[in-house]
Amino acid sequence: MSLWSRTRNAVYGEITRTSMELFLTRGFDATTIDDIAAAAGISRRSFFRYFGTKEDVVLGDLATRGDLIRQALEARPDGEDPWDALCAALHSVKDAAYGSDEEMLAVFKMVHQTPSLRARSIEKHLQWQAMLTPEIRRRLGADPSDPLDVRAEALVASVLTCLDVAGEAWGRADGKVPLEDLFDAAAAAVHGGSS
Amino acid sequence: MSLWSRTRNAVYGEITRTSMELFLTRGFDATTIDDIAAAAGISRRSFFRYFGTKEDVVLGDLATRGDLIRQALEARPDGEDPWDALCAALHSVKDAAYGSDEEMLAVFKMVHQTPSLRARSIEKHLQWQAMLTPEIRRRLGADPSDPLDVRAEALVASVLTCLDVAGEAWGRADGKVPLEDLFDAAAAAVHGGSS
DNA sequence: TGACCATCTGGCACTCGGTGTCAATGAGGC
DNA sequence: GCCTCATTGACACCGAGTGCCAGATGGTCA
Repeated sequence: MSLWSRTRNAVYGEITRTSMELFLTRGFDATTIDDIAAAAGISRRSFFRYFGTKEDVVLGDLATRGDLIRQALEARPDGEDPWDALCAALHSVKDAAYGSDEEMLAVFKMVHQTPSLRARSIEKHLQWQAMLTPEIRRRLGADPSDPLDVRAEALVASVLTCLDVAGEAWGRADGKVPLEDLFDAAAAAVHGGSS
Repeated sequence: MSLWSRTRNAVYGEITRTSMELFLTRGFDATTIDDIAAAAGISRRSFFRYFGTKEDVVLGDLATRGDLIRQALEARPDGEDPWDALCAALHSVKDAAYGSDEEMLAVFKMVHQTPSLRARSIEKHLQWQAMLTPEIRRRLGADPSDPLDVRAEALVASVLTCLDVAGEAWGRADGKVPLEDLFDAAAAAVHGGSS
């Protein structure tokens, strides 16, 4: 690994750490890009060379996690009910990207309380949806070129919606109940006959 | 009705008409507020006195429609299955806010293709979710102060997600299939044992 | 009719997020 | 040492959105 890559990774981490600290103390909207740049010791312009938007600092690695979920889904047994397979795939991808539970909780609260972050978060879920739908279509035996077969999209989108609802409730409850339990309860309420 | 209200309504309609025409021809992102203001014969500043954001011109009346859906939901029989009641409430609120089907289709496509519009649209759905959840909680007999009971939120959010999926498919299919049919198919795929 | 108040309006300056450009700097390979 | 290329900071620019203020206009009361 060249020096360029190393310094780039270091700066990347420095921006992330500095930004999150500012976000969690001052609040997301109250923190400007200039604040971050000054605190991280870089120029305003360079910030945008590492992150496309301010929201990407918080939600940047969500795209990566979507790929993990897709892999987990494809690893599920072929005959399994698609809904159950989706739930299992989500279960198997624990959030290992956070330093501590308190930090993860604080981030969750911030995302769900900040409109722009909430919107971006849902956009990321739409990306996940696009990543997971083909596999569900295959399992359903749906014609890949039929734009009118909405079953796969509906299943994937609803499971992700359950995850979103569970995440919001988890934040409201200050993490006192495991996120997985909330997700299971949400999924069971929507899709009656499964775990 | 005073002259103030009448002129205000007139200006409101003029901005809406002019904006939509520009959006549908040039595209949403390619149309600036200055373009709209110039075409509508008002000042840039006045535009923001009628609409909080550019997206509100397209999605402004969605909040109103959410209230209609809530009323339709509350009018459903008390013993009805919550999921079916939600679906029926959505069915009963047809989109009467569009001049023609082609225009409605064009607006749908624009919303689903423009990230900022898509995000705002989802935010509006979150508002609907907040409006509809209390009634579903009541029907489920859930404790209103229990933040851990996610069943109602999950049901409402999933139904709205099905509507979103159906809307997207409807746009992809150029409106060749009734939106209601797509919604029913999506809802049936998610919530197995109902129409 | 004239005075008075509320409302609406346009114009200006400003903040903030995000982008294009360009010259300077420093690492990597020859 | 030299050439190339990625990275950087600085500057200018754009568009969305807000705060402020002076002026115009409608509504109301005397």
